Amino acid sequence: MQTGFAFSKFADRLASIIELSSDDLDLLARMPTSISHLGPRHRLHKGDQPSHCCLLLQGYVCYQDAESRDGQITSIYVPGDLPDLHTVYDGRVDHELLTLGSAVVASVPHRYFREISVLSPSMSRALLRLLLADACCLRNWIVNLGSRDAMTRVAHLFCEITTRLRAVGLAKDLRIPSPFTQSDLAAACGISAVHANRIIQELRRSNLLRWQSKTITITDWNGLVRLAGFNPDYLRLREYNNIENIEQESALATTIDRSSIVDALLP
Amino acid sequence: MQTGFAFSKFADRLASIIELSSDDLDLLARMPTSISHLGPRHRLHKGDQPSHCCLLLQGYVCYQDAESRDGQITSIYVPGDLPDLHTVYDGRVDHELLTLGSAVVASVPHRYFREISVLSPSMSRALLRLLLADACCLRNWIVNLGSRDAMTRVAHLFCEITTRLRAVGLAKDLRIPSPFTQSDLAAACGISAVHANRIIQELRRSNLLRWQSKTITITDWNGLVRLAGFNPDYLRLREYNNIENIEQESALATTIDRSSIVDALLP
DNA sequence: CGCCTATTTGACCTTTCTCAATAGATGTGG
DNA sequence: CCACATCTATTGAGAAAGGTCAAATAGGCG
Repeated sequence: MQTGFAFSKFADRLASIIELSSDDLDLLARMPTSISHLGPRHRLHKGDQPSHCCLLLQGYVCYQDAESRDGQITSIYVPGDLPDLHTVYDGRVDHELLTLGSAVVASVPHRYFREISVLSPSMSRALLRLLLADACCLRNWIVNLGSRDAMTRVAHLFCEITTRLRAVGLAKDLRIPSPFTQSDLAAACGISAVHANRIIQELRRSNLLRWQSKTITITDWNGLVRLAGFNPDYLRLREYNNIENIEQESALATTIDRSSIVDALLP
Repeated sequence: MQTGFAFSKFADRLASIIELSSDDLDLLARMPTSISHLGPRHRLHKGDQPSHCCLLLQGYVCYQDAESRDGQITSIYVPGDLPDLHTVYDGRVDHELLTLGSAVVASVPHRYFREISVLSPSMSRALLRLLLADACCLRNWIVNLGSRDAMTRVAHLFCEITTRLRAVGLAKDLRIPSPFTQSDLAAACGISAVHANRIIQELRRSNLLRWQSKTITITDWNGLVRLAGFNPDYLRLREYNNIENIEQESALATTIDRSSIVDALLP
């Protein structure tokens, strides 16, 4: 599992939901890939029957519904994700897959996934699990849009992205790259861009996070989790051990906040 | 494909998304089932590792998130659907599956689905398609909640349910059984029950539908489709031929309304 | 008939949207 | 390196959609 190879991030992702054997890793290492560096808002799947999947290596991509008002974003993917795995089994695509900020993706032929499914029952299961985990995220996002207010929606999205990044070894210090515009955020959360702006300001004022120079720094993880009512079970990760107790490694104002909370709880 | 057998509605559903061979039908006919008649708000999956799937034969079931405020409903299923097929591959369940109104379901052992997947590649593909179609619905529901207002959300839900019922041979006359309470509708659409009530009144006033004695009668299908911006592609149905031109078979006030619209368009 | 639940209504309040203007950033060609 | 064009973020004010609470009404059912 060396870094630097396309399959490696994917292996991390698979390993985050199921156990991989060394045979599985061997299969993954033989993945044929063609790497592209893409600019912001680059549209993958130029409208036709796809014959390849997009494996995200760096950055973010999202599905966006072009039809809807303000282009609702239905899901956001992080490195290691294979957003369009479903196209291997169902050629139809009704939403646009596009980059948020610049991204690095590997193009992997459908054929490869068909072959490893035949060669290895455990890989076949793993791919299915990937599809199912995706569906769980969608279901959870419905809950988010349907039952939370703007503030908690945004907080929940940040919790989700952070957790998913950490599951593939990124954002260890609770700093996540954020090439998102506030309009992107708004499109994901089903709110207006102006309102998104105001929400972010409030999250900042509450000392939950910072967002500057294309980086979001979560300065109070526990606070954010509590605000969002975030429970990562739906991500289907094998281990995330105590989401509430992720070390707040960065030495920020938060430390003070948290100790004062603890103080408040003492007799 | 006689009616009266549990597998029959399921065969209809599968046939609505892929072509079935007679071998496939034979396999389906051997489905081991145990039928139950359930009352309203009956909770399936009593909390444990499920070993059986729930095949819906009559009525409606839904997934509802118990955690969220007002219990967000994330999907609604119609006869022929197999809402928890995913539990065959991933034991975890984080939402409650419950009946909306009374329903008839068949319990089918997971084992059966594993066996037919091994015996028939085409059945294996069919089940996968079912899972993927479900995901498409979820994605579309995100668009609905995220980008439409209350009125169009409700209209869209009615369009979806009607279309899915018609795909398995029901609601031919645009009358759909509606054991839903207005609170159920509200929970599905992410709005308050009071607002749901007002929306329904407005749909009635607009002569788009009637809702009385547990039956919804769509009196202006084209109007409803237009209002909702409903495009059934995401349902992945093989044939629904001209959604805009479904015959308005019932002789209702609508006919007058529509002709008056046409009149209004004449010079 | 009476109870229980679901629907309906009204009044008032909160959240969020829209529009419009300003300020800041980023990037490009000269 | 500057001036301009463009995109993004921020702010304010007023409007609309939807929420909440509470009471009244209507159905369904034992």
